Amino acid sequence: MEIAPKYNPAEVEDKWYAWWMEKRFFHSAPDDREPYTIVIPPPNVTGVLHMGHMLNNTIQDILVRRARMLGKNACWVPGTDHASIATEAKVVAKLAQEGIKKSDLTREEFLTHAWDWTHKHGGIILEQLKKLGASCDWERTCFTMDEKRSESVIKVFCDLYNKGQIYRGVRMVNWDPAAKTALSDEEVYYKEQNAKLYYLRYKIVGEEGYAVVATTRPETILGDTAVCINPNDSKNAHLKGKKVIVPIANREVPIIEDDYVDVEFGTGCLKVTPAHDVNDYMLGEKYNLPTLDIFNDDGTLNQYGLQYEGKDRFDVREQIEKDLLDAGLIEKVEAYQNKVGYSERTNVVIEPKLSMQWFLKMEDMAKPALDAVMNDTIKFHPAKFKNTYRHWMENIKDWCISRQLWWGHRIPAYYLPQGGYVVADTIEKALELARENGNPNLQLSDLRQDEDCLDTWFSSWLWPISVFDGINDPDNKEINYYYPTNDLVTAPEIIFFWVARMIMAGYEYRQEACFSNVYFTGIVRDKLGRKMSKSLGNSPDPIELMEKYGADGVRMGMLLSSPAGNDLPFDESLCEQGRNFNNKIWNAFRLVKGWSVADVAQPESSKIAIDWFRAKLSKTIEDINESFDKYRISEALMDVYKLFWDEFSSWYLEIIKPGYQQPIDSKTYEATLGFFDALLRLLHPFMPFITEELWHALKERQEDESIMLSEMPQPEKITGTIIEDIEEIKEIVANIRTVRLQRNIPNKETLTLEVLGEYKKEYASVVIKMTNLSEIKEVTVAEKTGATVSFLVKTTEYAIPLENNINKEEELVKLQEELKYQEGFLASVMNKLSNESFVSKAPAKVIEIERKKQEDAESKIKSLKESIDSLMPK
RNA sequence: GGGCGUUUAGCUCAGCUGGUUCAGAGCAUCUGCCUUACAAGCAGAGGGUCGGCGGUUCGAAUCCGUCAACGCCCACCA
Repeated sequence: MEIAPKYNPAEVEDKWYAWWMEKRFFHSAPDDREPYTIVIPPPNVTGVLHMGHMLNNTIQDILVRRARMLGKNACWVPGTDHASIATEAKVVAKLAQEGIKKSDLTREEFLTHAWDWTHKHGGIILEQLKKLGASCDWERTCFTMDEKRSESVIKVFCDLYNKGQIYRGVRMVNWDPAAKTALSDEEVYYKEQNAKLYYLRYKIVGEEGYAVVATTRPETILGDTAVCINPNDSKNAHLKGKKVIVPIANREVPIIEDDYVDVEFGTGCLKVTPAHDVNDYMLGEKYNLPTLDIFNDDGTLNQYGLQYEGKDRFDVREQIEKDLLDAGLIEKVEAYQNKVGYSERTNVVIEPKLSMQWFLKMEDMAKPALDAVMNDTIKFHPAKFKNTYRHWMENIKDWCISRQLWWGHRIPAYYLPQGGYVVADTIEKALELARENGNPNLQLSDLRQDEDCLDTWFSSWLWPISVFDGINDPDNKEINYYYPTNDLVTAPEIIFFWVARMIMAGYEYRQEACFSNVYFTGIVRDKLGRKMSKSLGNSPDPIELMEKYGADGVRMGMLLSSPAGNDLPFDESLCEQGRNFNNKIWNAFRLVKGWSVADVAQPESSKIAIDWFRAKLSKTIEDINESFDKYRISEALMDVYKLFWDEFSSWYLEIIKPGYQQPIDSKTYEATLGFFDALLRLLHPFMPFITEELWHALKERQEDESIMLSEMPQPEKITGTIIEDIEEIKEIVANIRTVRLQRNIPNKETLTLEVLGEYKKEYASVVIKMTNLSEIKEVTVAEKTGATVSFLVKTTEYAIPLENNINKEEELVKLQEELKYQEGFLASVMNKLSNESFVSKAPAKVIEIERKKQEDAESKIKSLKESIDSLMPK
């Protein structure tokens, strides 16, 4: 059989994925097995695959594939998120390119465009996930705005409203005057600015003099409804109980007192504009101040702007500065640096604006959700995120769930012509409700549905339940079987938005945790430590990467340096390492499959190698299992990587490898195939494609047999000390190789090894094979050949006679250096042992160890001295 | 400004409840090799006062204090 010397992923990946799909191996249905469930963090429906998805979904796939091989009924539910803000922004931008303004469209027209867009671009990302090898149950693909999910959202809204958990309230939002919409906090970025701080004079009513306030926004004085001082501020004490006159507006406003005011800032006198500043709004609430909104939606001034009505806020700022100056009402103007919020979408300055919003009470829901994480019912990996979580949950504020958008679940609240509203999941039910509540003559057309839609997270928080239709049909077979899910893999950035809220929903609607473990991935960064982003253009295209290195190679690259929760400085060279590993596996396979098998005697060294590798394999499986238990997935990969590359390829295969064109004995061959099979199965969750390919090439398989359905190898009980013994043998081999390298002795030339002292002669055949020795001689000091290079392993001295190739002086110097080191080491051990307090206070075990060190050092020193003597000129 | 976290080899990181798994791994580097599975490779080697200082202890990378640098989250001071 001719096998290419390099692995070509392109040839095998699509083939196997198609085969897995065809055989429906990813599909799960409830049965008697233990379920293992993961719901995908739904990517934005119109998104494209980026490196963060790669990392996240690689990890999920590893967990799912492993669970499947451990005999569980593994179910990974895929889907997408309607991502109201992001998608709506994209649709608006696309329409703008076509010369269509959103404001010219009706809601229905706009939604038609949005659905078109969704159907065109939606699902691209899911197709991309298939390239990665994601073993999702595609028959279960969900969308947060599909019928069942939408129904669930509306049902939950009504339920919570009826429970009194949802209410309407006024809230200060980030208003984008260019887009004429509210923005979430996440869509606002802050920029340092060189601004001015204006000191303005407010005439005190009924007496001479002024109260001087400092402000960066003089145009907002038109909305002032109070001036506030700190009650403990002696320098402003004379203002207590007075009134002042707002310049230009010529309105009287009270002086109020609150310790919110910083005595040290400016004059210690704060103008209060409840409609245009968050903190002022709080003061307004507290002291029952009127609110005067002076702006139109586009950032120009309204009728409260008096003579400035219709002008832009920034023009007014300049004009008002002049006018105040003319009126002698500016005390001074200072240069001032502050941070100003800008819209991420339109890059205009955000205007804080009051508006009516819907809120969900958080207090009752937060309690069980906090406890679940604190008592490890839900475990966070890494656990450090428990702190962050607790801090947020303990200071949680009510959740503003309304958004001024069209793309999303429209709020099922219906306003009545005479004021008031009713909440119901359909307009018909709303009408019924309204009629019952004293409006018997209302018609459908009288009801006006709320224009806003719900925050995207208000649908995603139900995801682990809604994908199994557990909201609409809470006792169905699927939800009862698959819920609670097992693991969630997500980014720490959305711990509040999503994770915390899913936990709350889980307790609210299923009375139990929605998952047992949360694995937080890091942020994928570039080599310079910058977050990967489209705007920086520093994110490689995952599809291109997979074409270049193979999906298995990229999967491995993603994992290589990403312990849970740590950021991942991504570098293409990691994928290269992954690809190289694929190639290594490929070539090991080439070697093994290239052997001809014959009925020849099994060499002693092969017998040893098999015993040893069996033990080593078991030991490593234990390590891997332990790593997985702790969700240290990259560590598990590193374990299996080293097992394959170092232990299996460099040691095991080298020991059993027959001479050139020699056949291998069947016993060894069979054992080797068995090991290879086990290694492939261990590797499968990490590299699904190459392992399936080689697993089939390794031997005849049944028609429907797949490595993804095979059993994960489990450790056997290890007895004896063969692992440690072979470590010692490896050290001897390495030493001999070093001697060859340093003395330029070709491998073909055989050497003799002399041993002084104890050595494990049962493994001699391995040493001979690996270093091409002609013999190993046990000798006494007297018998030792004069001209040798020697080295120590443990307490035993090994010597290689090299008549001509020896420099006695050099050898002497080397030995003397070693002797010096050993004597120093012994001295430090003795020092410890002669310390009264150490001997009396340290545990017996520790003292025992020190004694052993002493013994070993003494023995080494003795043998070193003998060697030195033998080299000394007589 | 409030809270949390990090600092160990050139890079990315392991090192649990203080003591042989204690100074480790992978990559990178250096040296020698196209040795018939693999140069996308083989063999070997070098490299760290465990951020600084102080303390507790027989014993500290590990515990405590303090300083420094960096990072994250939250709030956004007129």
